[in-house]
Amino acid sequence: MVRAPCCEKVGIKRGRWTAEEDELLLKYIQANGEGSWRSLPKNAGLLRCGKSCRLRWTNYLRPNLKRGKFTSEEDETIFKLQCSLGNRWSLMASYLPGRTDNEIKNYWNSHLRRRIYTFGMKKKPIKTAAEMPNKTIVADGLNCESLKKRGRVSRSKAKKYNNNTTTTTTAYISTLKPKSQVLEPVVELYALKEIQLLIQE
DNA sequence: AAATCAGACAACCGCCAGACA
DNA sequence: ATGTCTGGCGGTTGTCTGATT
Repeated sequence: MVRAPCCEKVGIKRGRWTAEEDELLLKYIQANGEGSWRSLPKNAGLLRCGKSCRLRWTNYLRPNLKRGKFTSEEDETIFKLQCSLGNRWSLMASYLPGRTDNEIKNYWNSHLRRRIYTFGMKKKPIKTAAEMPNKTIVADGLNCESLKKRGRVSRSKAKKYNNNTTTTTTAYISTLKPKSQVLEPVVELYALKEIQLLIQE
């Protein structure tokens, strides 16, 4: 079965949203409410795909969204949720009021995963420069010189590493000071939800 | 000063599941 | 029971900005 595309690709504007487009979308939803994303662009006078409108609304225009830097408590919550839930961003977002799944996902990929990654690197036995013929320090099969350069984890290496971060994430969390017990009830609540779903099935 | 590169984040894509006709 | 539509999700890519060489 061939799926129909969510919208016609021709004549559809892509890329960054302008303030005018935001205003059109905002006004339309305020007047008509959410939903019917497929027909919304036409009705709102937008040359956008319905999916694009929904994403823009849920991630940036929706009221009560918390913008700005993540707090250390949010960091800790994300670490722990990632450890227990994996990459279930939307579920994680439900535990972080005002944050969207996209925001959490981006934050994890660009900030937190890197922190764990460098933590993991520190835990590995590192050969000294003298032991290496080309004076390149190697740990975990990766070339540290590239990291030392500006501390970046390349997308491909990070992706490779991300496949096996749970153990390192757990180890990293254990180093965090127990400044809050915020997550225990959260994890318990999640476990309870899972059990309830199993019972319903 | 220009070129290059990494960081940050916005947006898109494909897939899936549920609702509905 | 089956096909189609729609919304939602996670992975990935695009793009802008600032730092570094």
